Amino acid sequence: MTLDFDPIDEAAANWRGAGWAAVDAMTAATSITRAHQILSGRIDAALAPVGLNFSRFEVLALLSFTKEGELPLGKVGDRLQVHPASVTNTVNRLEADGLVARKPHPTDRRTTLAVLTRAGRRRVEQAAVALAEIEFGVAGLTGDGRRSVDAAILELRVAAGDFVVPPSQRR
Amino acid sequence: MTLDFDPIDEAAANWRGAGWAAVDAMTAATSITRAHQILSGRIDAALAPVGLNFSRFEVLALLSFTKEGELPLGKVGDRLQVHPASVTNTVNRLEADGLVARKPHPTDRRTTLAVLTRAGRRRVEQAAVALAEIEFGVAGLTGDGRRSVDAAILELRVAAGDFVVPPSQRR
DNA sequence: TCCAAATACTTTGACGTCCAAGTATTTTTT
DNA sequence: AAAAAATACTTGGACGTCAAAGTATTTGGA
Repeated sequence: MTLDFDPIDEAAANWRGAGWAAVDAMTAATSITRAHQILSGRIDAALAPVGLNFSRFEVLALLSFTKEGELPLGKVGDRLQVHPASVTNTVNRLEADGLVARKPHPTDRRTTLAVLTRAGRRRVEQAAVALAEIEFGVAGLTGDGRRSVDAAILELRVAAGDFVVPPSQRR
Repeated sequence: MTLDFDPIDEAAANWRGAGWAAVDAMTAATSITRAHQILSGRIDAALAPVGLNFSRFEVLALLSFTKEGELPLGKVGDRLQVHPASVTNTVNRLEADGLVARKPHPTDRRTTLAVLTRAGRRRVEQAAVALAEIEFGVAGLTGDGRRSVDAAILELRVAAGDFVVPPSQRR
């Protein structure tokens, strides 16, 4: 059921017709929403055969980059910008699948560490290959397109307070 | 808990360090994912006081653009690119809130029409104002940024087969 | 005409996300 | 040193999304 017109263009025309404001903001927001929908569909499809979804993959990847392959759950949430409850849920699933284990923090008993298991490390490698094969779902975006998306979204992320650019390295 | 470094840059460095492929594709995908997260948070926050979320708003807006304020559920799904089950669910909620009514199709008894109620029309106007006020969450994106995002994502959408560009109007 | 295939929607179930509240354990105040 | 506040995680509940299966109806051949 492929449309023969651009639904976002169509929406913009409708908004203008209704006299609604901020049409260009609307199209940008809708574009990003749709892009996300496309990417997440492709990514989850690529990860399914490996037995992961994107959130679980992200946690494994993050752990795999640490020296010891472990991190407090709170840090995981901070880095991946997801709600603590989602971390709990994701780690539960990874633990059930034997890809991660929970371990008490050596000095702070409030804290729980997620530790990558041997199986988890193998799995994340497979997943990285699978994702590289589909170019993370962005096949269709040229090099220029990727760079301009990155640059534009960087503005948005900074404006949203995702992180503070140290004065020394403003671009 | 604002970070003092760009988590996406950091991730890219880690990926390179691990020898994983398609790093630029990864950053583009991650940027888009994060942008979506930011937008949808802002948008849902702006719509909550109006008693809507984005999906429900989209359905109301779509109906409001039609001549009669009604559309078969299937068309709604096609236009908004969402699963039929999600349409059913969304319309259930809108119906419970009195913003939309279901009506049988005059000639095809398989089909159900969603009809905008008077309250629904009022509501969607309020929501449009609320969204314009926050610029659909893209505050932080300049005009250039918005245009380059739109253009880049257009490539992606076309490549994904969202719609077919008629030969007459290729850009 | 009749039956198989397609279409339209709903239902059920597996997941995922977030918020709010609850428990346990530090850390900070006073 | 005791009380108050902050931190870290888990639980339970409200929603949302999609896939798969089920029901009803229409369409398209044989």
